Amino acid sequence: MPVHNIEIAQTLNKLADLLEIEGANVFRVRAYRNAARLVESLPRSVADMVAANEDLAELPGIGEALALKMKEIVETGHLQALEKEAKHVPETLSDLMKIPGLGPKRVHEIFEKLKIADLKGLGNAVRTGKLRALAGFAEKTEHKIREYIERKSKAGNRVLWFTAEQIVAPLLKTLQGVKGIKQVVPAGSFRRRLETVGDVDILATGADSAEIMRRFVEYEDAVKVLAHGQTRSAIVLRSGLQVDLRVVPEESYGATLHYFTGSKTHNIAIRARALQAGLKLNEYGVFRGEKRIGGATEQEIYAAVQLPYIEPELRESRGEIEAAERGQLPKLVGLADIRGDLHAHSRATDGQSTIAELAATAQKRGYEYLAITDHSKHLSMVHGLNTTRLRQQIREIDRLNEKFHGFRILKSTEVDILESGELDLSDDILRELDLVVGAVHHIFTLSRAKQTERIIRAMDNPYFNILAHPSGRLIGEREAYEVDLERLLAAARERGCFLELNSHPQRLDLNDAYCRMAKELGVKVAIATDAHRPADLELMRFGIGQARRGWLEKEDVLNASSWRSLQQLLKRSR
DNA sequence: GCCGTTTTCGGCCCGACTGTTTTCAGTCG
Repeated sequence: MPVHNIEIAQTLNKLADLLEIEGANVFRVRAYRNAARLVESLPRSVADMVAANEDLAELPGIGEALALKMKEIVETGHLQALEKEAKHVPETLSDLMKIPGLGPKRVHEIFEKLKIADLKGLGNAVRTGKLRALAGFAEKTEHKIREYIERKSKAGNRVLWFTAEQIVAPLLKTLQGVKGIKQVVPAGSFRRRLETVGDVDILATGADSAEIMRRFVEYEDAVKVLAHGQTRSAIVLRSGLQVDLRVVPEESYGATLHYFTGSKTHNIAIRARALQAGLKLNEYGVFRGEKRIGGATEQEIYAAVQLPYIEPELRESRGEIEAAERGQLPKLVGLADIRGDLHAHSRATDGQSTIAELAATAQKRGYEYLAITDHSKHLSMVHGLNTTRLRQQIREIDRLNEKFHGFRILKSTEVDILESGELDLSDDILRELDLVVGAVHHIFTLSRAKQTERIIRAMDNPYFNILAHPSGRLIGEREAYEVDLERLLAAARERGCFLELNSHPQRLDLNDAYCRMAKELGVKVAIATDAHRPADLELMRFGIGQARRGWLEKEDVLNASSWRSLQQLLKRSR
């Protein structure tokens, strides 16, 4: 089974962690991390590239040494350099590095002084007060560690939807290759596009169920077979993700798909409706008495209970059945509705490509516009733009725009919202831009009231248009900062501002509930990728998935507007 | 580790914040 890009990235990151804990050259460590990031966001599979005999060293930031290591991971599933390193410092130390506030130095200290190498041991050390005895460790650090461990245990083994997709895609492809197979489709929370997925249910129909099952349990990526039957089998993949496969007769396909897509509460409500209509609904079909009256498609299920088809993303028992009864189901936004991207970084700050490259890719996607939103000067670590450099960029964009036809690069910024709520750039320069995106990048720890005030103050600036990644969360890693999003939405409506739905799979910020609140309040949402390289423009589909869970329609999405109407919407004082 | 119109050595992003301290190391982005 080909090794997934994400596994290569994890291996390289782990090696970087261990080297860093050992105090290796920081630039060497950075080279590994850069490589990991590159691999993670690569649109192609490294395994495919190796199979095609392509030279990995031609990738930016990859030299001979890293190319060899990546090839080794692809071909053997292991990395000797990592195993060698693990002899000096235990691999599990890399888990400790993920705790906010713990870096290589402190993890090293914990290992050296307390001989602790994993999360469990660290948790014990916190409880018994051993950690506190170490110089440089006190109350706050303890608290952070406790919080992290608690969150971890609650989250269980869930992986990002994005990660699940990468892991499951080749399995689906394998199954599609089985002779006589008709349909193969993932159900469950994966189909409903939840942000994270605990396990994956796959549904298949086909002539030879035994053969489908055989291929499934013999899948190269499976490390464990939990069950192997005619209709149901279950395996655990190398990544730890559990996958269930059900093979059903074609006449039951719709009923089973509906049943296994869930959510549970949605299913219960639909079954109750069936009961009221004198029908019985189960995973095999819809029945009146003994007679099957439907179940081959999901449409038949909904038709049997006199409802229009309800999209999987809506099936959460959040009013979708009532809306369906009233004929008021949203016509969910799709990727094809998107006319442009409103958040992207160029090489001028922390992006990796030129404005022209980003723009060319955006145009190829069929977009009408792309906003270049490089960071502002306060983010000095990424060489944020000051007025002079932003003005140069404005001129560069003006020149570039002359070369594009039917496409427009928008002059913009992702300006830092300072602690006071003031923006990091003066009105004099903001005035010259097509739109202004604002974001909080530091001081996450203000009280809820103060953080909310800070952002509303930023929106008071007449040039402010879009609040980027409004909650600041990183799924599974960093909680959202304390902020009253409902008040922010109300403030945005009053001022003619908008909120972003950041499409990065680890952000998906706004979440579905606030997307829906935005819609109800009449605040349009900008679904944007925060691209740092042309390939990142593809991340749009993850934002679309989240938007659909938030009931958003084309009309609710700022960048589903043509440039002409977008221009009107962005007019506050310009 | 990578990279190169300063090209095979010697740079490589670095300032702000946090939590711990009594002046700063470590972490973050």
